[in-house]
Parts: sequence; structure tokens; C-alpha cells
Amino acid sequence: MEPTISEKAWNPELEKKILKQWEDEKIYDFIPQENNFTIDTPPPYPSGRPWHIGAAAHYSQIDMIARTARMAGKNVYFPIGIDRNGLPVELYTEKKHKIRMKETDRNEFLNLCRSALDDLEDEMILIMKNIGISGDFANYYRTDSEEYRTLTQSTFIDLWKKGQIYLANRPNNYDWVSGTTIADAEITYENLSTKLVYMKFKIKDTDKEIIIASTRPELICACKTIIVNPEDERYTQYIGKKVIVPITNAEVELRTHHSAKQEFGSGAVMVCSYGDQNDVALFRELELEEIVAIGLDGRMTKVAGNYAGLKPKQARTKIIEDLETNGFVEKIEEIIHRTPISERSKIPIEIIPMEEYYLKQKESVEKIKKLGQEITFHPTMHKQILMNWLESINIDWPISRRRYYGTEIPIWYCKKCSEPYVPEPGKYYKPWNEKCPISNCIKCNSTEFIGEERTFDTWMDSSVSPLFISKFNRDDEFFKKVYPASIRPQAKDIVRTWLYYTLLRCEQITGEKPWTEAWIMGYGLDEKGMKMSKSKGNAIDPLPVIEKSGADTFRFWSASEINHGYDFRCNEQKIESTKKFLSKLWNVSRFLSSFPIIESGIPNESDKWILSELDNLVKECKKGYDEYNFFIPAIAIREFTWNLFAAHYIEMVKARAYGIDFSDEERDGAIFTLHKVLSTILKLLAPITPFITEYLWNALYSKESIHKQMQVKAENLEIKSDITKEILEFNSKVWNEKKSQNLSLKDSIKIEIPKILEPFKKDLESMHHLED
RNA sequence: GGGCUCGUGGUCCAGGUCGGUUAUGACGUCGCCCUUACACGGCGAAAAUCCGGGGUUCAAAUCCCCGCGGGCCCA
Repeated sequence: MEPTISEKAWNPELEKKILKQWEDEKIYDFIPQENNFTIDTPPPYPSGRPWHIGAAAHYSQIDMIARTARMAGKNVYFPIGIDRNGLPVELYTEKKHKIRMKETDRNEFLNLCRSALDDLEDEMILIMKNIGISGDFANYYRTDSEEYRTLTQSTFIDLWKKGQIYLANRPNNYDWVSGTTIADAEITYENLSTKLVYMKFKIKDTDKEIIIASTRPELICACKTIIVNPEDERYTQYIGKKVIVPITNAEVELRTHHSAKQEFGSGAVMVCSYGDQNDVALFRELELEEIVAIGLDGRMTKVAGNYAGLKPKQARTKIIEDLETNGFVEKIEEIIHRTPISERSKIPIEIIPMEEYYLKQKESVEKIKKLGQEITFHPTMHKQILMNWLESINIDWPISRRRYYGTEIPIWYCKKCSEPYVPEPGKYYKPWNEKCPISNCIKCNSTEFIGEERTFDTWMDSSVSPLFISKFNRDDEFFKKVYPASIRPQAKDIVRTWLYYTLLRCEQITGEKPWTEAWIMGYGLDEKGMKMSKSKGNAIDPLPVIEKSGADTFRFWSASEINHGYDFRCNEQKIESTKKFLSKLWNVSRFLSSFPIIESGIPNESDKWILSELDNLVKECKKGYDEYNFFIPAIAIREFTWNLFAAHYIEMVKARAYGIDFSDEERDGAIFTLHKVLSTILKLLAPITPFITEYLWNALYSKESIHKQMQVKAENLEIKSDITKEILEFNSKVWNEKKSQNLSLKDSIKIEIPKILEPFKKDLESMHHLED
């Protein structure tokens, strides 16, 4: 009997053929029915090469969700999208072409961004296809498409009309040389030498004074309170007292706050709008009213009195002189200060309040908490990230950005009276480049308009993904069938952003939750447990790894190494060595391919034993698959296949399967059981390693794809775990005995079979060549 | 600074809710072995202060407290 599988090892090259087979047969196409299972797939962001290997692992697992659901009999809708809005591509483009966004023609800059995205996107699509993602690539979407941006704008217009959007002044990082708000990502820190000025502040109605140290004395005019550490006994007596600010003579309260460090300066800190990020946090937390001391031109404003019009640095020099002249200075120290610097203009940034659009969210918090409670989280513990975040929300969401590559805010303003005009939803608008859709201002009848130049925060786009994939506003019938989606799979680090914003936006628009389940994956770290980054040089490029080891190896590594929800380490060697298991599976199948497939057989005791263990495995796998935790089935299947089925059962029944010294009936029992076990293993493993299982399934059992089969159900057989232990121990004993006697495994030996193993006597005798 | 989370052989990981056998398995290392699927294999061996300290208990990797270290998010 020759094996029908002739190659001696699994060849990852076969994956390409199988991919084509799936594509040709269109086995993953989606037509909405009644039992739809919609996956709100995260659209990855093409931010630069290489793509993160942790992300490749992440998408592998999302595909396992799809395949698990499909084999559970669900009609799976698995859309694929690419997220293309936002800052990273702008920075990438500026760097690549050595240009500055604000100094480049907007249309030209957008085109450069678009072509950069196209290149990066191609590689991501290639990786996703190669790792076996069973999504609908033919219809993949982009968040910067006209269709998508129309949705983002329409939802904004809807919320505008409902009064959920407002304009407000809030502090932002500001680079006054470039004249733009900058993101935290664009700030670097430099240790610069600066003066720490110890100033005397009088306590009101006493003759006492306290010393306050500051590197920004020019902001004294914007000082709103003085803080000391609650445990700082030097100041206990002054808590709650009014303090007189030098020069301005303003009265401010002295209060306690844990952020004041006793050992820095005098331990007492003046809180000004805005010296640093801590000031921003304190103004917000203590609900202080801000004073704008620095304007958009980077100069002191009129609240600075005599110092108005000066640059902060000049004002600092002058105010130190004046403080000294008036006897307000105790001493001045030269210190090294960690100063935030704009990455582009290399100047210290200022924190300046700017007018931006906000989406109301504070009043939705309770509703979102309730929705959060209704959604099943996998794993449960990560629901806490959302709940903690909801607890800490204390401002509304700033949604406007002074950037180019994003969805435009669809507003025009009357040139004469500034009245805003928001157009009708259902169309994609570019106000910076298009005429206002109305000809006359509703308020003053003027005919001239100015288009809004700002774009949305990219989360405004990403947060409506469940609406986009369900064709909200585009196809009502489709929408009704697939919304809410079944599951949102995503990474842990964006629960506070993507997951939360999606809940908020979808609730505001539909009044419903966007999905019934959320699946949260941990974070991919390097082999030492450090975050991967290009600058550290520890980033692993997934493409060569997948090409070398094959998608199934990579996927099995991902399933067997990553416990769901926890952070995981990526190690190329580990990935490569996972191949050994696939090799084992391949050779088990190759062995079985030399026996005919028979419909039924009468299992003997050995057969019944492995079938009961198999049934136990089915149960164990179901437990994992039910919560989309692939770690559980991966480990259990490997353990069973390698350490029970191959190592013990196959060895026990080999002679019987060949029919040597056994009756035909006994032989058929073995062959029947072998195939039953293998076909079950293949099905159990199919969601995790779709390629090799498909190949073996086709080669041995059926030409119809394994991914169209129903998952195996447990038969609830009685489990004989004490027998298992005895068999393993007995086999080990025989092998050791032969070894110590320098015998080959095919030599005969005389060892007594324990009583409990009596039912397996004939199989064990033939396996070990035991003498009577 | 705050929140969440993790810390078990050289490496990765199980066990932890609900305290009780000899702490699971894989990778790697070493030794032996061609055995009618597989040398990408088999058998076997060495390898662990279960991060540190304290507490509860007859009994702690597991429960409690305090530290230390890593990671993520927020500030």
C-alpha cells in the first residue's frame, strides 16, 4: 500500500496554489441572508515600511474568527478596508520629498500623499492575502474614498443639525514659527539651560511671604493659583489663603495638589495658562479660567501689560530685571530644563488656546457605559479599559485638525458676517477647493463665502466603520440585515480611541450599539519584551518571515504562542521552529494516506480509548473557539496529535492496520479509527492553519473545501484518563528497558503488561514485540 | 504622576477564580537510536530561589499587603 501523499514534508509553496483555488471557487463571497456574522475588521494604516509583525499576527487571528464562525454554520461577512487618513502619511511624505506641508500647494501635497499610500497599501494587501485572510478583497474599501468621506461628512452634518457640535477655545501645542498646531508626536525634548527664578509672593493680610520658583516668570500675568504638595508641612498653615502675585498684584488661592514636587524649587508652584502640559491638566481639573498671555504671533498679549508685544524670551529678561528692582527676587539658579521643541522649526513650543470644533461626549458617558455592559468582551478583563476610560472623560472631543490629508470639515463661512453654512448630507465636500453650494448668506445676503480649511481628526472617519461596511445610507435592505455587526476585533492599545469613539458615534447616529461582541488582542513586542520601533532597530518585517516559513507556520505560531488578550513577544526563530508541528501533521497524514477510507469499523479497546481522548479534545477546542481564544485549541491539538495520537496510538495499531497477525475485522477497526481521528484533527485545526488542512483534506477526504464543512461536535464519550496515564507510563517503561539493554526497538523483550492494560494486550504486544 | 497588565528552567508559555500529588508543554542544549509516516524523526537526560520582602494558613506559584522591574494607555 503506497501512500497517496508522496512528498516527505509540507511545502509552503503549496499555499499559493491553494490561495488561487479559493479565489477561483469564490468560497468566501458574501450574500446577506438571515444568519449573518459581520466582522468590523480594523482597516490597517499604511504608515511606512515594514508593516508590524504583531499586526500580521493580529490579522491572522481575525481570520481565525472568520473561519471559526464559518465552520459554525454562520454566513460570514468579512470586509477588508485600508485606513488612509491622517498625520503619519503627511509626515512620511514631507520626509520623503523633503518638503513642508504648509509651504506646498494643497492639491500637490495631497497627490504626493496619495501615491505614497498606494505603494504602502499594495504591500499590506499582499501580506493580508498571503497570510490567508478569507475576506472580500475584490471589494476592499478605503477611508479616503469619496464614498467613505461622504459618510464621515454626512454623519457630521447630522450631528451638527442635532446641536452636538460646537466651537471652543482650548489649549494646543503651537509652533508660532510655522503658524500651526502640532501633534504631540511632532514634539522632541531637549535639555536646555535656563534660569530658575525664586520669587517672593506676599500672603494676603499677613506680613509673611512664600517663595515660588519658576522658569517662566513672564507668565506671571497668567497665574491663576499656587499649588503645594499636600504632604509638604512647610505650607500647611497657608492652605486656602490668598497670595498676592508680584507686578500684577492679582490675588490667587494657595491650594494642595499631588503633582507639586516638594524637592523641586521651593516646593510651591505657580499654575499659569500655559507653562506646560501639567498646567493644562490643572486648569482643566481645577476648572480655572484661562488667561491668554501669548498670541498666535508668538508674542505676549495685552494682558502682559508692559510686556505686551515682546517675545516670551525677551519678556522674561525684562520681567526678571523688574522683579529684582522691586525686591521680589530671592535668588536665581541656572538649571537644565527638559524643554519641548518643535521638530520642524526647532523652537520651544507654546501652549496656546485655539478655536476648534468639539463633538459633545460628556453627556453620552452614561449611555455608553450601558452599551459597554451589553457588549461581550473577549477576554472579559479588557472591558475594564473601556470602563476606566469612560470614568475619566472630562472634556468633549476636539475633532478639527489643521492638517491636509483628512476628511474636510464641510462648512463655509459668510465673508461678511461669518455665519457658518453647513451643506446637505449625501455628497463629498471640499470647502477649501470648492464654491459654497448656496449663493447668498441666509443672514446678511452677502454673496461671498470662505471655505473651512481644516480636516477632521481621523477617528471621526474610523469611528463609523460599522456604518460604512453595513452600507448605512446607501442600501437600507443590506443595512438592516448586517447592522449591528457581530464582532469588533481590535488591539488593546486603541480601546480608548477606536472602540470608544465607535460606540459614541454609532450610538449618536443609530441609537444602537455597533456590535454585540468585542475581541481585544494584546500588543506585539520584540523578543526581549520591548516595544518594536524602527528607530530602535528591533522591528521585524513580517513579509520575509511569512515567505520563508509559510503562512500556516506563522499562523500556528500566532495561535500557540499568544494567549488571548495578553501582550506577546515575536521571535523569528520561534516562528520557524513551529513548522515542526506542521511537519508532524503532514507525516501522520502521509502515513494514513496509505490506507483506504472505510465507512465503518468496529473499534477495539485501543480504538475506543483514543476516540474518547479525541472527544475530549473536541470539547476542549469548542471551549476555546466559543470565545475566539485560539491559544486553547492550538495547544490542545498539538498536544493530542503529537503526544498521544502519533506517539502512542499510531504505534499501538500500526501492525493491526497493516493486517499483520490480525483479522480483517480487527484491521478495519484500526483503519476506521485512524481516519476518524485525523479527519477530526484537520477540521479542528482548519480555522488556525487553513492551507495545510485544506490540502490534506482534499488529498484524503473530499474535494469540497474543508472551510465549507461544519465543525465537529462532541459525542460526550466517557474519558479514561487513568488509562491514558498507564499507557504512557508502560510505553515509556518498555522503551527505557530496551535502551538500557541496548536493544533495537524491533527486538523482542519480555515485560509483563499491568492488569489495567489487559484489554490492550494484543496491540501492545505487537507494538513492542513483547514475548509471552 | 494616574490607570490597566505582566514577571514561573537559557527562551517562550500552562497552572492562579476555587491554596493540597513529583509545577505542564514547546523551543533550545546534550546523549543514544534509521524503528515498513516522519532525522523537519524517535527515545532519554540535564535544566526552576515560581521577581523580592512580609502576612494569612497545618499547607502558598496560587489568597492579602508593601516594594522592584517590563509593557500599554492617559497626563
